[in-house]
Amino acid sequence: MPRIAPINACAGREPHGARGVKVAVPKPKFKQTRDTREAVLSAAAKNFREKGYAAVTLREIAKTAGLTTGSLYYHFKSKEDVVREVLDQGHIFIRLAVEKALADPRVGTDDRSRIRCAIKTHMACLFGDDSLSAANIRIFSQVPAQVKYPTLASRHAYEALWRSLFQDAKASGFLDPNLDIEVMIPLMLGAVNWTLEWSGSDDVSVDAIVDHVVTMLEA
Amino acid sequence: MPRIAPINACAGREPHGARGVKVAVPKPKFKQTRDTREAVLSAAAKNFREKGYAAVTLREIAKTAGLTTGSLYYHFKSKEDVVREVLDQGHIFIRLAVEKALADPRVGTDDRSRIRCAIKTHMACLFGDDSLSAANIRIFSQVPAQVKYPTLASRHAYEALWRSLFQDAKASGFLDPNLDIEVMIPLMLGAVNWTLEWSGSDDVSVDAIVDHVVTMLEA
DNA sequence: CTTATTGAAACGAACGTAAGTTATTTTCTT
DNA sequence: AAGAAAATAACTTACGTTCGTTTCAATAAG
Repeated sequence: MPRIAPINACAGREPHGARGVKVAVPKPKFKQTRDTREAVLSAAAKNFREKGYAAVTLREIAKTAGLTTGSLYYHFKSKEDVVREVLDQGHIFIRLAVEKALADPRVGTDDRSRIRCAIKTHMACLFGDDSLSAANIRIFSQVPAQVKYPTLASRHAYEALWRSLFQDAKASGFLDPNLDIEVMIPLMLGAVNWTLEWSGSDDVSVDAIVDHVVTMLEA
Repeated sequence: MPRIAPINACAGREPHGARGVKVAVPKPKFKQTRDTREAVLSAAAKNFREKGYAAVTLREIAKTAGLTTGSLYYHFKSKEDVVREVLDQGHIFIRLAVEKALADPRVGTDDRSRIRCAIKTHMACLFGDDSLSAANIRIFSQVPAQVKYPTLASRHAYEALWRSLFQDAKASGFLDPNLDIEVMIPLMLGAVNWTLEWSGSDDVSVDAIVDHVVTMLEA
């Protein structure tokens, strides 16, 4: 697993639900239906990212989030309901992160810089403190069909973002004009996403990975 | 999911347990302990490949293989025992396939041809009739630690094979000498392995994928 | 008091697993 | 060569556990 990049890579970003530890100093009860919900989602994402979908029990999620299974059912009506929201939030988060990063004026206007920025931001989401994005990438294919279907729209929007990037890069000659964008994009994203499966080898930094991917893309 | 390549890609290969369909026209009972074992492994691999590890039940495996759960326990002593053998066979199979393909005299001696052959054979295993290799790649990270540990030796042997290929290619200038082989190999294999997660888009052939990967690797 | 939130307990279903039984094949004895 | 004995292969049934889920009483806030 690669070292976690110093977040704020490329264009500044803070993790989605940047809530602190929930040690409860006095007893900040109530009016926290929002916080509890997010704590559950974060706990679920953390577990899903590590173990996959089916292997994670609601008892584990509840325990990680600091409540009991019964309480969890006050906020969500089923396990499917939990994973549905993890999937939604995770993918929307990563797409918005990349869009925002690309919109940052500090990013160069050349295709190499823009693609590098997008890849780096994508990876920063995967290895950031929040597990939502990583969980989405990791468990998408393990999830019941009725859960993954509604999220396809968001995925298509994300693919469109990359398609636009790659089309520009192809026009400018940064990418080999003989190669098919519809093949290159999933291959490239696959290479990046598969880093989630790397084990051991902590000595490869996210930056090094990004560099290698960009160089390999370059014509 | 890419189209299944016309098997026998690169160097000839037949799927591991090439047993026919088990429709049972008369009633071919008994006399098949070896066949049953392999049928169970094949059924397990098929299910694991599609659904992951934890989501597959022994009842499903037994049903796919055409026997009952109790009978399954005559051949294997636990679910872990089943997945252990799927993992073992799957990975050994893919490594031997690539080694054999590279040893074929019809493969060119230049680094481009050899790397292309290795990638194509790897992918042919992933999308071949037998699911053992695909299951291995897909569920490795979902499996209990005590199962995945003993298989690491085989994985290292496979990595060594690729390291050797890439070192030669780097020496001859086919690969960019500035890039780190220890990063490129997992990235490349990740890109290839992730094709298992592709859904829809049947219109991309394995050959096209191999071509794109090779071209991207080329300096 | 009312509403929102939690925790304890328990439900039925499905899980991995095991034991015991039946059916087929092989081996051994004569 | 025939038939009994042993071994093999598969099925039936069910145990104990754990899962997702539900119920409901207890507690805290407005």
